[in-house]
Amino acid sequence: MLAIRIKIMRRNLKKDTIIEGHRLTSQRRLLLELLGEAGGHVDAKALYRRASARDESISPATVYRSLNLFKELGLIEERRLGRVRCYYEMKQSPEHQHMICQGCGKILEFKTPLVQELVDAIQREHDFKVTKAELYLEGYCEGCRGEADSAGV
Amino acid sequence: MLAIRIKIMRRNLKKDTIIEGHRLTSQRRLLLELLGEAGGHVDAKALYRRASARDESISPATVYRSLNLFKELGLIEERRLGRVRCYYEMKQSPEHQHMICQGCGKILEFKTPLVQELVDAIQREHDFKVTKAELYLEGYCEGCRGEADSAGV
DNA sequence: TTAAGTGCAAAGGCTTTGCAGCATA
DNA sequence: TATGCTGCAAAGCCTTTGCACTTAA
Repeated sequence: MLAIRIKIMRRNLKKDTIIEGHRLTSQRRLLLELLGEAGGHVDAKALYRRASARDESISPATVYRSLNLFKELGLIEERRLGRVRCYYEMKQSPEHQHMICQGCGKILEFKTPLVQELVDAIQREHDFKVTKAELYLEGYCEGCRGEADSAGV
Repeated sequence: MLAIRIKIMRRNLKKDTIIEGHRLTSQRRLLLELLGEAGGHVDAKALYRRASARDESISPATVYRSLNLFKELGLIEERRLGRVRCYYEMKQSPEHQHMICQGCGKILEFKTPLVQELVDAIQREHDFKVTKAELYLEGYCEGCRGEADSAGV
């Protein structure tokens, strides 16, 4: 393809603060903003699409590189839910777990002290120091239960 | 590449039993055997390597197709542990969970009635019918704890 | 000036698919 | 014979990497 490519390098970095020694570029700020808005459960692809909507010139490479950086810095959490995809979410509410509805694909969050209890028990029983606990439930939500029952799943 | 390709089609199927309407070929039998021997925690790549060791001619496509078939038939369980990889294991011990040591990468299995308790509680509290519960812990095992402590993780 | 960050394109993995040939029922 | 299964090769995704250029410190 021999097309004339016009590169628009726009980086209106108003206050170019720094994240722990790394530069906060406009792309990174945008991505963090989107991650915040999304409130969790965005995968890299979706994030790239949303970012493109606001900044045409952003590239997938930047999205992936940024996600890896944010992970390293502990700003976001990488979750592997359901099928193959990775989801990312801002680290804010540290103690919630996930349920996925097999009917509608909805992701529900919930909290329960039982997970901590469970972790404590495991640590006592096995000599294992737990640094991360993830509980993942699959099933059918209120709306989809009828479906599942009638389908005989 | 213009090479003369010699295909060795060997299918010494002694008793060619059938799995729910599907043929039990030598390849499938080999894969099931390997899955059984592995006792869980094999990914497709590892399975392919091991299968190749016993049957040079087996192809990755067959491994993937077989894994999908076994999944459909409910013979194996697909698990997404730690990073990106999928692990497969025979369905035998239905109620165990996984811990991964961040130090040595070892995968530990454990059982606890607390998971069931937790599922029951969730089902009561939220109107959600749980069909699958997976608990995934990360941390450091006995041997790697010192490491982690001194590294200040 | 130097190091970091970016976009682009290409390369890398892993997985799926199309196809023709073989095998089992 | 008809259907299913296989190997091979190619294609498809998603993700990473190399490169040259830009930007901020």
